[in-house]
This record gives sequence, C-alpha cells and structure tokens, in this order.
Amino acid sequence: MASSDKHSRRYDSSRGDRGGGGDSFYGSDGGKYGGRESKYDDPPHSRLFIVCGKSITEEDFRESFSKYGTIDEIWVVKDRTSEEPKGVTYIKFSKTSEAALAMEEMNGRCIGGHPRPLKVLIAHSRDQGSRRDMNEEERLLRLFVVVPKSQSEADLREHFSQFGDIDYVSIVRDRSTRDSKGFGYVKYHRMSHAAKAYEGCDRSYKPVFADPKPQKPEGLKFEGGGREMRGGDMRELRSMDGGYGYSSAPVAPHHSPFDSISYMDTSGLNPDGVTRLTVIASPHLNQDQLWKLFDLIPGLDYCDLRKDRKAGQARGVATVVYNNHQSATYAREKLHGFEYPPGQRLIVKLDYHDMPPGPPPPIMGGGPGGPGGPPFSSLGRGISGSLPPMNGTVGGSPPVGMGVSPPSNISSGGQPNNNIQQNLAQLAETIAQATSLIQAAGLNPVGPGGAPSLGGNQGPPGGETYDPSYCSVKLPPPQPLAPVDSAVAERLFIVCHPTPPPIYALKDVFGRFGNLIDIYMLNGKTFGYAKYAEKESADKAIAALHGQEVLGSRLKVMEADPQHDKGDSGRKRLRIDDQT
DNA sequence: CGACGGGACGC
DNA sequence: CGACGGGACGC
Repeated sequence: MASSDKHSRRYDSSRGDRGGGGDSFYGSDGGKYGGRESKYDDPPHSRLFIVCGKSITEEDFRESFSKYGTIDEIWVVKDRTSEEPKGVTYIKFSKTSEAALAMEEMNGRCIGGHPRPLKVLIAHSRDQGSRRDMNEEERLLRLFVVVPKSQSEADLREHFSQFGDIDYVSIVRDRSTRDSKGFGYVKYHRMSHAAKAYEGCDRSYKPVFADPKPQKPEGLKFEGGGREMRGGDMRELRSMDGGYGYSSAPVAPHHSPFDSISYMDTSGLNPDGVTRLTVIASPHLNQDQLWKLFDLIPGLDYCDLRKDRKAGQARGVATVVYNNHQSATYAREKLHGFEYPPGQRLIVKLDYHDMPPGPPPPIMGGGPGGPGGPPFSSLGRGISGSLPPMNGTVGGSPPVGMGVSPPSNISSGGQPNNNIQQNLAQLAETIAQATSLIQAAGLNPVGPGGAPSLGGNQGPPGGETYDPSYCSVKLPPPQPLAPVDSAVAERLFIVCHPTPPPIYALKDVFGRFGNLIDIYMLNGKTFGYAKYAEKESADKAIAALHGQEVLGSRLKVMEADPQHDKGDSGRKRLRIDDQT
C-alpha cells in the first residue's frame, strides 16, 4: 500500500558525530531524540503488543490500561476482509515508562471476562516485524549513558538508584590506565525503572536504551549516535543506494566509510558473484602501493597494474581479484572515489568481463574525477551538496561511505567474518596513514584534468598554493597528520565567525603546518581546539592563520589556555588487591 | 568577544 | 504461539 511517506522522511539518521569529522554540517544535535523511529514508537518503546482473547474489546482495554498513563491509541487488530479480531492489540502510550509499567502490571492478567491471560510485550518497531531474539527480557533493562570522566561507578549509582533497583552500573575504562572512557551502562531489574531513569535522569547523561551486547548480529544497526537502527532510515538507504548506484542525493554524514553501518548484506549488490575489479588510478601509483591498498580488504588474490592511456592522459589501470565476491563488492563500495593519492580519485568497478551478458553496474556521474566526470573539488561554495573533498591531510579518510559495509555474517562459504568489524577500524586508520605516507613521499597529486583540487594543492610539492575562495592566505602544501597518540606540544584555541567551516576544511588548513594531531570544534559552538605535536607547527599556524578567512569564516587563532583539569581523575589506586 | 569532544561493553 | 489500520500537516 504505498507505505506512506510520512514516517520515513529523515536523513539525519544519526547524529553522526563520530571521529572528529563533519559534524557541524548537519546542524547540531537538534531534537532530543536525534531522529526517532516512526511515530509508532515515539518515544521509543512506548507501544504495547498484546496477545489476547479475540472477544476483548477496545473498551475492555481502555478500562484496564488507562490507569498506567496517557493512552494515545488502542488498536484491536482485525482481519482486513473478514473483520474478525485476530487476538492481537496494540496500545500506544505517551511515555515509555507508562508502557513499561502497564506491561509489568498487566501481563498474565485476564480482562473482559475472557479466560485467556493477556500476553503483554513492548512492541517491536514496525519495521522490525515479529522477530524475537533470545534476550527479549534483557532487552530494555539497560541504559547506555554518557558519564563525565570524573565520575565513578558510585556516583553513577547514586544518581540512578532513585529510579529503581539497580542490577549493576558499569563505566567503561581503559584497560591499562583504568581511565574512564566517558560512558557506561546502568542496568535495572525492571523495565519500568529503566524507563523512569531514561526519562528522568539528568539530561547530561544522554540516556538511551543500550544496544544488546554483540554476538547476535540481529538485524541492522546504525552507528554513530549509536542508537538503534531506525527503519525509516534503512528504507531510505536502500532506495538511496538503489542497487549499484551512488546516489547524488545529499547523503547523511558518514565520516568514514568504514564506520557507518554494521551489518548489511551486500550480496544483492553483486548478484553475479563478481570477484574481479577494474581499477583506474593515478599514473603515479605503482603496483605495490595499489596492492597494499586493496589488500586492506581481506581476500585479495591478485593485483596487476598496467599503464594505459586514454585521451592522451596517462593513467594506471589495474585488475584486482578477490577470492570472494563479498570482498570485491566491498572494495568497490569503499574505494571507488577514494582519493589515493589525495586528489586522485580511484575509479573502481566490478568487472563483468567473462560474465553473462547483462548491463554492467552504472556508475553515476561517470566516476568521480574521471574523464567526463565533474572535476571533483572545484570546491568553491558548493560544499554541502557534495562529498567532502578529502585531501590528504584531512585524515585521509576515503570519501563518504555510501553506507554499505561488508557482509559480516554470511553463513555461506565459510568466510571469516567475525573479524571484519574490528578490521574496519584499523582499516580506516591504515588508509589514513597510507594516505599520509604517500603524501609525504611527495606524490602530491595533480588535480584531475588540471582542475584545481581543494586548496589548490596541485602545486609542485614544496610550493605554496593560493586559492582565495578557500583560504584568504597562501598555504603550504598538505602535510601528514601526526600519529594520534603523539604528545601534545601545544594546543590552539580557534574561534570562527560567523560559523565554523566544515571540519575537514579546518583540518586541511591547520594540517598544513605539520604535526597536527587533531582539531575539533565544539558541537554547535563557534570555537574549538587544535592539538599539535610540535610547538613550531602550532606557532606557524597562529602566525599564518590568525585573522584569516576560510570558506567565508573569519578565524581567531591563539594559544589555548591550559585545559581545565578535572580533579583527581588520573589514577586512583592502581592496585588494591592488598587487604590490610 | 569565545574556553574544553566523542564515546558501545578489550570476555 | 502472536506483529501492523485508518487517516492524514496547513499555510
């Protein structure tokens, strides 16, 4: 029935502000449920699914359930044609805790003179269907909370015990230093208590019902914001992705292609089981480099690079073969369009050569940076509509993930998939490093077709560049980032007026003085910080950038005040196994 | 003026 | 076992 659009229009699936990139883009947070599920589950888990005797009426339900809260709707499901009640009823409450209480109180009771006891459950989201999994009972007892690093388990417990009996609280800590990682879990014995806490705890804890612990990769999970997958988003992604294509529609801000979605079967994208790719790359790349890049994805069998010439342009053309089609699909999804080296976007296509006749997958826009394709980063103004022009120092992230991750749970073929998840994080990091290395090695790119790329970094290595539409001052060429674990030699305080440019632009600009560890803007604020591993680099950045303009935003750049030290948090007692 | 992020369970 | 209708912004 043309499932109506009204509960599926949301692009802001995740307040995807992970990994320092790209938040400021899609607004800052906004609503308190950063992109709820459909209206049937707003707030989350506020709807009951009841299995009941067929003769029980809406009024029977109203009588018994209204005492638990505000009922938005009671729907006694009837067969569409016969009008026969199906013995199933939905009751939507205005609050999660009301639904939880009603469930706890009414489950197993009889109403309306019918002998069959009610079975009362929290309804699954509409898209989730009737699938149940094992931890059904565990499911809504645990909250995921953000906790100031200075707070201990005891502090957490103290705040959350007011809502009910706590099973346990935990704060996730660094294995070796025992430092809090800034988040934790609170588990109750009863859902109504968890729900009360969810609604009533200090908002700074940003509570959400915790995702079930790993293991059972049930269904699809979104990440970033780390909230539950929302069906609407899923649908949207599917249609956005429409088979092979890259949508030209604005995409949600996935910051790295490797962190966006956990489990999604991509086999549908590669129905013929193609394991072979054709790659068109910069002529500067050698086979070894290409091998290393594609070998980041498990299952690489073969990589052969040859030179080619098209329209007078030298380029590298390679054939890459994986030992399974999922890896091939994944490689295409993630590396097509990746700037490698920075400024040179790879074109990666499934190779249908040797395949039964059929249309090869269309590649929209003729392939980024490819002949006929729009020159990628003639940056200018149109940033928001296009992919962030990742150029080398911008963390080297591949272009925006188009949302599909490798099959992670395929039961066929015995592919080792447990590791893929973990590999992804490293993968992203490795690619970033590789990009930096290539950059450092002087493989600075020439913009596609001579078009200027971001910040005009097409200049000869070592030369300065100047693109006033990007930055009001001449900039050194891109530099590799410093390792993330570098000691901070100097921190800068940055103010941007009127609004901060996209973070990747800042990262690029501030990265050009070398040794940049990290730069971030605070969510919704006009200021932020940059950390450098060398004082000299930081000082150069101040000298060059203070008072200058990046993409229309005026910068103030100065040394940051020392970080406000939160009390004792360092180490408490490292060892306490000593009883005295 | 404008001052401190994110974060998913190392079994 | 027992899972999804009807109505539909409001300028």
